[in-house]
Amino acid sequence: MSLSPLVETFVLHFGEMGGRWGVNRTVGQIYALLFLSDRPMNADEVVDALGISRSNVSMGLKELESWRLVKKKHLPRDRRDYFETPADVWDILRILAEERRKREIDPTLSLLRDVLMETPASAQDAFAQTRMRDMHEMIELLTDWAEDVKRLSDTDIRNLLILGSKVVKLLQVKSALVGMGRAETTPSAGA
Amino acid sequence: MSLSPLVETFVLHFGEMGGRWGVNRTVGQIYALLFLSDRPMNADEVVDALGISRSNVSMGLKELESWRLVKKKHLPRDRRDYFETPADVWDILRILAEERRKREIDPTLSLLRDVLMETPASAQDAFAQTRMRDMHEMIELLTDWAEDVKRLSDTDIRNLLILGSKVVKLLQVKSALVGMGRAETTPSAGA
DNA sequence: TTGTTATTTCAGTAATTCCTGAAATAACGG
DNA sequence: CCGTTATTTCAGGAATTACTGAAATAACAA
Repeated sequence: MSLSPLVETFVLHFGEMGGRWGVNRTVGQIYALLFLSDRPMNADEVVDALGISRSNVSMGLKELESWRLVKKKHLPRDRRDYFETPADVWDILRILAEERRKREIDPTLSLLRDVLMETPASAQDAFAQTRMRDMHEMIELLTDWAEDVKRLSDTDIRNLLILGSKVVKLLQVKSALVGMGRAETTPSAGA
Repeated sequence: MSLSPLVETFVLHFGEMGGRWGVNRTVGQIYALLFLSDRPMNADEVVDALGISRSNVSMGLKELESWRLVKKKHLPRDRRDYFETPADVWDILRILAEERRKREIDPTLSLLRDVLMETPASAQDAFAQTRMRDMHEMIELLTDWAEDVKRLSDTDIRNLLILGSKVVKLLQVKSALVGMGRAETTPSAGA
């Protein structure tokens, strides 16, 4: 691995963290490397930089493409594939949120919906269903919210975050909300 | 596994998902089982319900305790340990957010801070640092926001979510914000 | 075509993670 | 104390996941 110490530190860290984030070490490293690079890289350059096999790089890049965290790019007069990460960190966040939702949340939501349709066969089952109903309601609120926020511009998302829980105070000044749709209709119960 | 079909479906699903969420199958199953149970369970009951070894249950429960997703509870005239999950799904969300932050985010934030202190040794390094700076800024905004929101009541969090991106419209009606601190001072740049 | 370069696939192995049974420890009650 | 019950630890094996090199495929240029 012939990387500057600065880049190497970050790459190794992402490798370690990869495990906790649901990808393997090399996938984490490849992503980190491309993220820090000021130009697209081809597979052989990744091999050189990380000291892993060509085939492993191929598989890693494929996985990162399936996450949409890495995109192919072609350079003129060079028929090799080059790879780069989205430039805007807020885009990366949007992509990550979408993909994780698709893989980790949606299947659960769908299962919850199915199971909540069934008639409980016992008091135990009835209780289990109330728990699942709570979970389902919460997840739906969260994913709908995320869907909503995803459409905002970078600047608007930042403002939303900076405002943070202060919004609640606004909420309580109900007058300010008159005529603003959903929020005004049910400021307490919801769903 | 002698569970009602309803519970079994959910338990098996959580087992499968466990992998994607960073815990192993049995840990996912144990959690799901306790989550759906209308009373605390002891380790042997979990063994019976899931058909896994006593030692595995012991380790699984320990891991879930370390995540604060499961708590010991003692029943009168019974010296065995019983286990239960927090009752309120919003509490569960808070706990999950905190723990994931501690394990997955904070180490990265800390590394980013360190690396951003260093003097870049090349143009490459300088570029890498701008990328890391972007990432650092975004993560900090997100975690500060989460910290802020965590303190809200269930109802307030729900309202916040239901309001969603509509807050942005409020933001743009600057007059409504006069005298509300940070949000009013820098409605665009931030950090 | 044919040769060359780029990429992917995949079977086998290496590495890691998971799970178990057995033994050790702990926490009582008598 | 001693016996009993509850829980944890841990070495070894089972199962899974990651990685590699070699072979297959693809994508060109001549």
